[in-house]
Amino acid sequence: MSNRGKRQAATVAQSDREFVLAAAASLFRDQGFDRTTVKEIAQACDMLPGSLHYRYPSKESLLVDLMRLALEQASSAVSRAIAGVDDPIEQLRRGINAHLDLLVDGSDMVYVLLFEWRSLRGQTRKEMIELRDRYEELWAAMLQSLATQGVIRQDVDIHLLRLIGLGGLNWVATWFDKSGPYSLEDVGNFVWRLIRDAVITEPGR
Amino acid sequence: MSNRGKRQAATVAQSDREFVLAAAASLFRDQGFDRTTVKEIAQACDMLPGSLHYRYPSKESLLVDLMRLALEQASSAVSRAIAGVDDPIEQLRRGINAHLDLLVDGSDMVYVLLFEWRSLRGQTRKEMIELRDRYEELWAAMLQSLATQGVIRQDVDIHLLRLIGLGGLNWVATWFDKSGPYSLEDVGNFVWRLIRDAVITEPGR
DNA sequence: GTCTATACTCTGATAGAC
DNA sequence: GTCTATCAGAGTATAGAC
Repeated sequence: MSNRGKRQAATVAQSDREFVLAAAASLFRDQGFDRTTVKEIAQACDMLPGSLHYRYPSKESLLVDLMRLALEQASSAVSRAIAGVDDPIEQLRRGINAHLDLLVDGSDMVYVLLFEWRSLRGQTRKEMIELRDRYEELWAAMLQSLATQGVIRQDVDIHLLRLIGLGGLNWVATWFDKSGPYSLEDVGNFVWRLIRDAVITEPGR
Repeated sequence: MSNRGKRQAATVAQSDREFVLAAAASLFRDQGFDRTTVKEIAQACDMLPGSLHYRYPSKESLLVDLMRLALEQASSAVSRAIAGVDDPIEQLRRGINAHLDLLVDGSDMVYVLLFEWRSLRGQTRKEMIELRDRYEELWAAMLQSLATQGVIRQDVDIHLLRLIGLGGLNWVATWFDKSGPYSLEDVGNFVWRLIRDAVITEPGR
């Protein structure tokens, strides 16, 4: 692990963590959490199972840490995408495309966060759902802001709009095909246009 | 198994099949396919693992059969919901609510069909995706009919509309809470209104 | 068709040397 | 921190009696 250059200790540890989690995420996305063995994860990191155990006491604890990192990735990616954009409707478009890009193309971890929550049980699952909710709050805030500015029609339930909108986007990860007829941006823009045409208070566009 | 009344042989066999699959579907929905053991499935059917094996040579083959039945359930439920309805927009509303009701409340099998495809690999997964596609064709036909009748705006890609719409609906199963602020019909009607307002050629509604 | 009993495999986790 | 070696448990599937 430490043969990937020497930086400050904390940074190396951080990059090691990300390296392990990225390898695990790729496997989890491909095979699912349950059908992926700790042996495979270790192999993908050029380690042996015993060494992996030094970092994570259990397979589940690794998944939880992975999801934590995924949330950070998603939050910062969307925040970055909308930063500095004034037009609220353009902000929405960029947010949608950022979410989609990250989920389908950018980060296996975000995919795992959204699709592998069923592998956790009890308290751990609760924690993870809280993580997911925290990410969705970012969207809730964005939509709330649009509503406050009067951009979204008053009679639209922005809570449901967020749930349904993100659902439609998340599901894209189950069917999207790079070699298919649509680009990822086609899909994102379609969703954006759908929402725009349905709830925005400017029909004369 | 056969202590549930005697009807015609074929009917009994059929009802046995459905009984076993329903029990398995409930477990799969709750725990996931991988974390459910054949022992548990057998127990839920008042059998022992060996007996279950008489019906299905492997756990995977049971899942495949389950998905096959799920497709039939979904197709016939939606067909029934829209049968005899003339107004195409009302047809859409009923179809949406039927899909939602079946997925969230009605049939564990449909849930499993939609969420447990990742448990299958290789050829089996392909077959199952074909099943899912066949169900979606029902929706494709409905939307195509709306487009042909001129109810849907010409510039709307009905292929994407179907994928995004069903995605939004499917995802509901991951967050819907019976004791939450929305009824299932609230959610279905919201999606319907969203689509109606975005793509239907009668803004003066 | 269902039961009993079991074979065989794999897995997550551990212990302890280096 | 990483390695070697290994354990205890669980899981699917099978064989064969009834």
